[in-house]
Amino acid sequence: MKLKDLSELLNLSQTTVSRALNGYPEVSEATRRRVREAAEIHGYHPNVRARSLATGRAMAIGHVIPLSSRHEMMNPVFTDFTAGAGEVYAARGYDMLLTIVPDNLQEQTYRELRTKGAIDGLIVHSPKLAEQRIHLLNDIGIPYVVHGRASDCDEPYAWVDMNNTHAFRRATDLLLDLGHRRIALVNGLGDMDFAIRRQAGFEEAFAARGLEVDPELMAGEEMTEMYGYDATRAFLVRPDPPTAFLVSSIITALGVRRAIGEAGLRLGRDVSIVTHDDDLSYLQNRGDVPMFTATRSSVREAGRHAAHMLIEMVENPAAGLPHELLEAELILGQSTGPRMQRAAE
Amino acid sequence: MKLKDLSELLNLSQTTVSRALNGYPEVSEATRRRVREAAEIHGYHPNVRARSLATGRAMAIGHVIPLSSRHEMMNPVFTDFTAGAGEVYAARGYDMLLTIVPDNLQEQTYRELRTKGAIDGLIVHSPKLAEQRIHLLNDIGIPYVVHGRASDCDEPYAWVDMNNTHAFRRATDLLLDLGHRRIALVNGLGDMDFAIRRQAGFEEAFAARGLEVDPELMAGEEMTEMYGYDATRAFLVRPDPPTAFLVSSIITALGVRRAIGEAGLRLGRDVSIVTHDDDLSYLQNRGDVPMFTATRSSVREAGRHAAHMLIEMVENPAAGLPHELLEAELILGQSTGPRMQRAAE
DNA sequence: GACTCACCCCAAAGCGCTTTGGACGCGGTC
DNA sequence: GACCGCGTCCAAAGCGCTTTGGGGTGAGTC
Repeated sequence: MKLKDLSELLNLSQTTVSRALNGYPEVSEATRRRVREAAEIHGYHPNVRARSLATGRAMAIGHVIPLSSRHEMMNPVFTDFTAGAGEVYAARGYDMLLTIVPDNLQEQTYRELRTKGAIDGLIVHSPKLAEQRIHLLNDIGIPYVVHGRASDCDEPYAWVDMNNTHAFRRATDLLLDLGHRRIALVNGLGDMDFAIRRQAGFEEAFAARGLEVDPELMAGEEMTEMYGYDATRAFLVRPDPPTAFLVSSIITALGVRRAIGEAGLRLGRDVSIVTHDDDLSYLQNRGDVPMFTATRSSVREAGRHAAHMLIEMVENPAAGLPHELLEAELILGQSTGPRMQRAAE
Repeated sequence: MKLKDLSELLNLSQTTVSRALNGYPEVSEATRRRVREAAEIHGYHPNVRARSLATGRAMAIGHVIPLSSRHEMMNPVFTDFTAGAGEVYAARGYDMLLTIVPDNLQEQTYRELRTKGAIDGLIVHSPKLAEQRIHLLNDIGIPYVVHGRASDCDEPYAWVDMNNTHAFRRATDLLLDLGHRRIALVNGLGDMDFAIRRQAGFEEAFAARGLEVDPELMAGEEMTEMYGYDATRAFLVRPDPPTAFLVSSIITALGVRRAIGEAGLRLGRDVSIVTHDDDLSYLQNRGDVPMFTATRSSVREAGRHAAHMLIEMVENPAAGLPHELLEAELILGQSTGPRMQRAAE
């Protein structure tokens, strides 16, 4: 069933049918109703390719997932973010185009996406410190929203980010208030922008009390469970082991907890953990007293925000570049307690 | 830069340029080279919408993610599956269209996807026991591959699945061999096809030894960490608690482990766990001796298989409906050991 | 009754590509 | 020398939609 068939069926021109369905005022309400009903009955949906060829709009948003050959990891955070964004796209009539790209083909992929005309805008995931993609995309000239920020980039761009520095400042303050001084930072990969900001918040809290962080107690890696486990084991065998852990992902925190348990230490008594919690649907840190004390910020909600922003930019290109900084809640759970004096002390 | 521009630049017709780029034999090698070079230099890429309007092929594959309003969960398994499929799509020049759909709009969405002409084929996720989508899609007449199977469906369809029954039969046998008799099954949602097959494997192993399963020791829910924790706590306070747990997801297994730890039981000594392991990149169960004894089957690999299959079906519709049954490996880890005699016994 | 003005509707162009159905020139065959 | 076949190339139609620029009809105005 195509437009032509439907118009012939109704004894109307294609113009009128098209206008009726798209809500143009040049058509009487009676006709519009008649057309709408017929379209409904015959299950007519305009061919999106023909439509977007005619309008110049793709009605699709691209998500480009960088897949580093070193890691080959599909970020779970991305999953929830996408789900949030997907809801918004669906509600506003956009499709979501997912592209998984090896690191080395990034530039080519972005340029192609543009010239191929497959999308109206895109989301940039996992920005690094100095993010070349921003420059590239400004050059290409396509609307985009960055999930996160790029500290070392002075070009303008739209973004949605969580206040990483502040969240980790507060989390560190909590641990310091509890008397902890040897705090390990189990962070994400060192070149990721969020990891840098979190470390900054961590250091800020120490500095504000005239304390110094021990660089030996900071680790940065892809945030897997295994990494949390391995890093924690390494920390615990040190001569002066940490009494608290500040962790960048709840998945990694599970690994930290495992290593702590295996070492015979009791969580929340002998050792404390504060973790960041993206509120992933399959790893909810909830309950009367949540498992982990955490800085919580729903990444799914961030996805919704980013999608709204981007669609707004696409439909109204004249407006400026929006930003949005989301704050994390500090949730008190079972994994923290005052620093215990060691038997040896 | 569009075809017309490029052809004028080269003093050739659009026909010739198009043919040169698409490898048709009617054009001389010299011209083809000239065209290819010019296209490269000027970064020409054909507009995909125009092309697919002309060819009738969308060059895109759809993934429809059902989002039940009850749960609002974005399956982590899906993430890795998608990554695997995405690799293949990219390599074969297809785009991936992701649609997140509330349960109640499924049918409408599938039909629209078809008539809108946005995709050439699609992947069906998370089939249930009696899967109406198969009937629907056969009716619509669009190529698709199911990730999993639908036991109660006698219509033909293409699928990629893991041998759930066999994997859980083997896992159960292992636990029975170790002397366990009170084994809890911490399964996925009861109406999911994979959960039914896993339970069948579980029961088969018991039946083969003339033993009976205790229906009180079987749970079925969305496979979150929290669920594993809650279910296990409930099992452990029973008068005759299980000595082993067979779990359907490594995420849930983490919750099971947590509850066991909190109860003061030692994993692999007092209590055993065998879990299914989809080999998720962020939750790898590896190392010299993996954390969990597990039935492992890479869901990412399944994604690759499904994508290949589907593209084959799209490009060669005459061929039959392919199937593929992947076997899981049984990995021996730290979480299993022989059944301990209780002090009370 | 002629004129204006809404109001509804239509024919046709155009979006950027592929593909059909030739056209043209050149060497080889009888 | 007429004919054929082959290798190269081209003009134009068509994919299904939106949108421009009218065109007809009837009510309202003087």
